[in-house]
Amino acid sequence: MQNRNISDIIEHYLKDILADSQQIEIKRSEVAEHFNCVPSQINYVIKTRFTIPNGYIVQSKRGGGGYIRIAKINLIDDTDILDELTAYIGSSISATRGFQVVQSLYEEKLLTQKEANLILTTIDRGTLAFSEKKLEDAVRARILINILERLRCAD
Amino acid sequence: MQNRNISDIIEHYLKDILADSQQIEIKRSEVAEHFNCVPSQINYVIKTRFTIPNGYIVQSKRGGGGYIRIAKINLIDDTDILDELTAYIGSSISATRGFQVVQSLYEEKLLTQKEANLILTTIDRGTLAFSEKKLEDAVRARILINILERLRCAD
DNA sequence: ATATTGTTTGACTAATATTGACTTTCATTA
DNA sequence: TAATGAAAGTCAATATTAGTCAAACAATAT
Repeated sequence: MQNRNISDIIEHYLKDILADSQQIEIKRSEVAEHFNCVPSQINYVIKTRFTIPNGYIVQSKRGGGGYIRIAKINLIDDTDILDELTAYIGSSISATRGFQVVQSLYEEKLLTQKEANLILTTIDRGTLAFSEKKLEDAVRARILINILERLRCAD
Repeated sequence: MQNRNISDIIEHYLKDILADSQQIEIKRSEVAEHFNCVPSQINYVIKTRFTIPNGYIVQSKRGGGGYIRIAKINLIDDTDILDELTAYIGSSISATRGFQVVQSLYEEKLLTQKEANLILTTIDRGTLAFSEKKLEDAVRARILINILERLRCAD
């Protein structure tokens, strides 16, 4: 899988560093400079690729000596991540974000690959196939919420 | 066997490449350009010739650096059960009958207990939670049909 | 011949990425 | 304390892809 745009490249750059450490602190302007892009591109990358369902928490500070800190979520037990994800989903969730939720469950080893793929199939746009996006997102949310509930009990 | 039309030609072009590699990534516009056709023709070729029953899975991304990825999958040997169940489900199925379908899959060892339970969760009445039973049964059917299709892929 | 099925085309839609002007926050200095 | 400057944040405009759908057209089957 190649990098095809700046956002992907920056994403991988940051995740490479995070592979070795629990968290990193960056200066937005420096990273932007390094990749020859506008600073707000860094915000875009973070907003789309370092979300809670992706397993990251981001904090930042403005002003002199400002920074952006990206930390991997390291949950003590599975209940926490299930709570986090349940809150994140709410009563409606898009296909893209739903995908991230399932991926997160896979990365946390709460689902095998096959289980993840099967669930992804059930919340796929083509599967649900509603004309109303509102309805589609609501059903997707209900399915995922109930899956999370199911995962709370062993087997 | 001759190539009679552009769709066949594009199909063979892609499958030739796939003979050497497990997956390919294309830019829709480039392939369209190469064969001097409209971009949506590529969608047509993919939709009609690179389906899961045909042994392919397709993913794509829009926007800058977008792509279409086609990957070969290994199909399971015996698809009779899947065919039968697909026919049985049709375009609408009740919760009770849906349960039976999933149970069959478990008994045929196409699903583990946990996988079966997860799927049962997604087609549960409480999960889908529609006021219209018609709609509920239709969505349940779509979910199960797509699950069956997914199960043709051994991974 | 006609009906059915498959193909081609293009206008419209949707998703994702990029950019930059403007805003907000915070530390430091006058 | 007020003013200044140095960060990061927000948001909307624009650009760059791919997807959808239905009408027109072509091929095949009845």
